[in-house]
Amino acid sequence: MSNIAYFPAMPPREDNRPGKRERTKTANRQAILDAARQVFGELGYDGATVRDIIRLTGLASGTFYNYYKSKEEVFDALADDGARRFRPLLRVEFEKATDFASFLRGAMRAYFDFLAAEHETWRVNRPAGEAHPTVRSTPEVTAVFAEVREAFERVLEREHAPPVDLDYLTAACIAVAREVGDKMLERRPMDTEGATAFAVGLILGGLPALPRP
Amino acid sequence: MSNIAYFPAMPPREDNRPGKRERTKTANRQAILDAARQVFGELGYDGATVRDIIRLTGLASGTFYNYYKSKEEVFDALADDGARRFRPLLRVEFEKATDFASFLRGAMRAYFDFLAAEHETWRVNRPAGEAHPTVRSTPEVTAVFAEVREAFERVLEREHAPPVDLDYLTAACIAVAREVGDKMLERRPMDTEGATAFAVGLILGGLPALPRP
DNA sequence: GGCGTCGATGACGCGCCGTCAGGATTTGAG
DNA sequence: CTCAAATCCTGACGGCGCGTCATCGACGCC
Repeated sequence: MSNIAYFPAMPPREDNRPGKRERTKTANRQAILDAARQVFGELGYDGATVRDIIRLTGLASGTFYNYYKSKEEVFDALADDGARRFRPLLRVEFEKATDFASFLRGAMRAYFDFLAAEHETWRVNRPAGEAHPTVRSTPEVTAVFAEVREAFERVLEREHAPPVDLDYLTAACIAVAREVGDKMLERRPMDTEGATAFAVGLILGGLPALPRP
Repeated sequence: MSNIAYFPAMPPREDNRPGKRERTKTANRQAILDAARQVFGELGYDGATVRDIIRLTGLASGTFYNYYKSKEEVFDALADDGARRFRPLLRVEFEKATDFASFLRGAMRAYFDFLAAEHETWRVNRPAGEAHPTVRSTPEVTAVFAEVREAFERVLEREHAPPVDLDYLTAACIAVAREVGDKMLERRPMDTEGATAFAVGLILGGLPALPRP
């Protein structure tokens, strides 16, 4: 029943793990994020309630608010988490790329693969008619957008491409990635290859036809 | 102060206007929509409350629920309204169009002009950080999407263009229109012409480069 | 073992939600 | 004009989720 007999009092830690305070803190934070992911998955963003998340963690309601101020803040934390995991993948593609075409292809493929993988985790059971939780503009997400823009800028400049409206181009590429990615997720079998070919073809073909500012 | 003296009792209606019941009904419905537009504009979708809308109409809370079941339903009604007004414009462009290029150009221009015009009505004062109310998939909005798809299909077929993945193409075009439109709204002066040139250039240029299924 | 601090707890007050019984107004028939 | 039926407006009400805060238990440190 108890190992107190064998380890009288609390055995001293010899490793340098952080103290219990610190550990329960990260555990709680993680528990909340996990619960939130599940609740948002099952109930959708609008349908979800802070109380639903709290219930699933088993914590007291007050504890939740020690970590996040609101439902939005947890959701943003989840989005941030996704962006934070995607960012390095994007960076790798930038390093690998030799020109705009190869960067775009690599980035698109990376995004669609990422999306397909996340998809398993996320869409537990979306209620009918409810839109996806909109990706909000969290710091990390904004950073990814900015990074795409900067990568575009550098790579286009590097190959002495004629100037384009970078803001529009970035917006358009992200938009295409998002929507085509979305449609891709609905198809069986899921074809990241096909989606990549489509998106890359469209943008690469369109690039020379863009108006020059 | 009163014309009762001149029209003793209530003067009989000779026209065929609908009865008073019917009139207050449409008036109430309109009042709710107007109030909702303003409240969503000022507080954002998340921040808005059914009570806020009700307050602004001066009606009793119960009355609201005679017309709409929830905040979402009013919002959807507003979206539907927009879609319903945009649909004929789209149709006109379809009629006018001689080929895919001219249809796309016409439709894009129509959309950006529409957006710029609506913008005045909508964005009264968006709270910082809040995303646009996501355009949800109301029946009318869905119908517009379907209409775009069908127009694409017909016009491409008419000119014996090689086959493409229509779903992806439609999704991509709408995505580009949305995002570029969004960026356009943030610029001063607002340049619907430039936005149109960009979006049309991208898609028209990309079209021949698309993978053939 | 004793003490100061940190954070977990959950009851509480608040405001919004959606409902419903009652009442006011309109309608149509006589 | 009168009256009853139909309509639908009204606002008070129970319920619930929200965010707070006084309290207390557990951890870290000596």
